[in-house]
Amino acid sequence: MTARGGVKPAARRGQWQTATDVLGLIARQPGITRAAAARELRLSTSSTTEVTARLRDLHLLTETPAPSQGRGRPTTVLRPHPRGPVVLAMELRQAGWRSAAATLDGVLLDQQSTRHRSRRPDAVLAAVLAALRAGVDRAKEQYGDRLLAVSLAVAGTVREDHLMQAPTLGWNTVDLSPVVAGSGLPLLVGNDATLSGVAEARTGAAAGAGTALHLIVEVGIGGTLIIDGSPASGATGAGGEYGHIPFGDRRRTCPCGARGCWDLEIDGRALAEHLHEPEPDDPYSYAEALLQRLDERPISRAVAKVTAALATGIAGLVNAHDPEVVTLGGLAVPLRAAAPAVFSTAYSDGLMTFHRASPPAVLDSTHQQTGALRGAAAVALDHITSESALAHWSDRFS
Amino acid sequence: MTARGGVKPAARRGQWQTATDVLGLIARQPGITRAAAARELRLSTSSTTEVTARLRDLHLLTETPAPSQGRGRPTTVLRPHPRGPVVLAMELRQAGWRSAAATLDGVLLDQQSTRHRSRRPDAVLAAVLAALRAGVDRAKEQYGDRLLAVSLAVAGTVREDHLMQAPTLGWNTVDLSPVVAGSGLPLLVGNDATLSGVAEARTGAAAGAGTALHLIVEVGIGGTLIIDGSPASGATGAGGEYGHIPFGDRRRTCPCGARGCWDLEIDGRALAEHLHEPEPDDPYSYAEALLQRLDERPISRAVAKVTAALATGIAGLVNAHDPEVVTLGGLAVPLRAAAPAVFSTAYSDGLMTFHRASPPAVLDSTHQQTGALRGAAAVALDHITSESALAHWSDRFS
DNA sequence: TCCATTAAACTCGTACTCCGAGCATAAGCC
DNA sequence: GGCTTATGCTCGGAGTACGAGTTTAATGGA
Repeated sequence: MTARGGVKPAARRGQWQTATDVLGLIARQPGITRAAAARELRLSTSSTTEVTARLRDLHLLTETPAPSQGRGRPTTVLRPHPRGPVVLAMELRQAGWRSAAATLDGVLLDQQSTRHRSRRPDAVLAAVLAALRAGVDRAKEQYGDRLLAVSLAVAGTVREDHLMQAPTLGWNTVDLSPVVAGSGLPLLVGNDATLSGVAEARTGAAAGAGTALHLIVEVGIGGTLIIDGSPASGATGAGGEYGHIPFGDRRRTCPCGARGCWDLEIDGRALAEHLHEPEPDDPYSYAEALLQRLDERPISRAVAKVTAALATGIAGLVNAHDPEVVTLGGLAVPLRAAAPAVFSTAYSDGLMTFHRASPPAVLDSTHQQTGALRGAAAVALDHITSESALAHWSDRFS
Repeated sequence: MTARGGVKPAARRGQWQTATDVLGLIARQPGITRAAAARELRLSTSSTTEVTARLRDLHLLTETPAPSQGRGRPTTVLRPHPRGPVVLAMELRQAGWRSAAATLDGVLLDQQSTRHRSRRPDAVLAAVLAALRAGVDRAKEQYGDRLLAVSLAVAGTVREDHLMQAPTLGWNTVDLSPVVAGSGLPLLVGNDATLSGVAEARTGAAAGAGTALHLIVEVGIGGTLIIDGSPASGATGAGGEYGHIPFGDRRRTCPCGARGCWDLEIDGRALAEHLHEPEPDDPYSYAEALLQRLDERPISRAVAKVTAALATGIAGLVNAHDPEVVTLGGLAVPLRAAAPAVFSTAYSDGLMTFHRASPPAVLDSTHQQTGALRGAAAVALDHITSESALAHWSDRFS
């Protein structure tokens, strides 16, 4: 190595570019063959030989014989190396938390899932953070120095490493960095809707789309605009709060502080209002329960109203962003399924006329529950396969 | 050169990366010195020597002595080469069209401006396209093979190389590619609001912002979300039609085909409605005229209502995208100036509470009328300084 | 069974770019 | 006129990708 003394290697430009490209391709298309990867990246066979040899020597890849596909010398499948790097993806939700390790191909290992004791997660947040930290410690024990990053998906508004909490308008911030305290690992934090959108864009229903819009209804509506596989997360990471644009009735104030939020028209709270019932404690399960009782007219009418509001808003966002495809997650899927005609009419009516000839497809998410975890893993893998991170990893072998 | 016979050189990866970076820097910071550019790009002095020599030899840059700044060997200012490449930026508006050539530093040369004879541009569109094409021919004559690309900013919805026209709901498409027919030049087409946003993000009020939101009010409202200097133009280039999201009254149908469009609440048409006047022929000049008569109470009240609708919508978009800064163009500037208190109150009230502590600054555009032209030039310069385009240019010297 | 065909991998020499180290240069400052 | 300072230039070397040519491991037909 050229680095001497305390001088850092300064990451020569473009040094690990091709390696990064190959590893990124493996995360997006697990099980891709070496020959197919070379075609995709337009690498010459000599470059392919060179880069795979290097990645093999660095314990990043292994090659296993690929099933033969006709004549010609058989190629190999590129797989993560058994002693290669690993990331830890975690997800913090209202109902509990989950975690999984992931290898360079994005495959989730050792999935674990725990429920909170309390329904009010803010009440037990300190305990949950401690539990997450214990999860990090376990993973560190299991994988040792193969573990290179921790990625956390949070159900809530996120700014940098902080969760923005609004216990009725205080908006205090909760620092999430204690999750990795002492481990020496980098922590990546993202909103769960944003990260599930990343998963859809990388390996799900929006795979291959240059611009994709992902929307997920749980309590309120969240989502993200994804451009070339990266979410538009804004200046502080709080981008994608589509629930808080004023698509709704201006007379109503949202807990977020703004008025007329779309949020208030979409979820269980909106259903309750249409049904003249009190605001539910847990709007998500409340809505889930109602969606089992669609044979009752008042319920199906309320669901239709909410579905129409959802579709109209989606159409507005399609006008604004012109995505190639829209993906739906959470309650948006059963809502649409409950009133497909209402949805498609409202969607079409909300589009600018020229979009109507070939409107962007609205697809159900393929990942659903695992989306946020997969997206968190994807972001962490991006992080550890960046050029500078690979240069750092390679120092171990010098 | 390694290319032999008809085989193309296949643009070796990373080959022109640093050259592209240097030229991009010169477009963003015209007049930057060689030493400052090297610092910015973290290039070693040897690399700097090498890359500047190469760019000089290829007629891309010249160096002129920089004014001395204290001790030390004086450096040079990097300037476009007098025989270097040039792009043609054009702008097609309701009122007329404009054009200018631009060198690698983005400086506009030979600005020309022509007014349409008719107020209804669709009536004379064929003639206008012919005039634009004549402009291309003139530029080609003047600059010869230095002219490498034509970039067209269009006041209207754009999909790929087509202008979407809605003469009362037909939405026929007008192919703009005849503008470069026969010239052999690539044509880049973009919406004017999008391109003026690019200009703000590159060299204007949003310079340096990672995520910026640009909004411009003329007839209706247009804009764009800009991430790292690139506009989120969507799948077909029609992204940024913020005027057609349903922030407004659902009972009103917009000429675009959707309902409740924000467009209808912002521009001269909205002012006319508040004043119980008939819909103006030319909402832009109508609004301009009213903004000169703010001492009349009904007018100032109408302006305040429109300003509030503008600010509320902006706040919603800030919630959604979390930009670092918002820039305003067109009538949005005098609208805000006419009722600054109304604007800031509505803006703040529309934000999610946690944004209110330090809301994104809302700034007037620095480029205003020249924004679209500058943005068009910037996009064209990106195109001709891409790695493959530089490889192609360098073939001239082999 | 053997051999032509095919697709892919490997080897070798080369081109390109960037870098570090060392040296040279042109200004200001005393 | 020398010292200081910031910058530019030269040189040798490293790293990566490529083209051309060769080798390899499969299929499929005679």
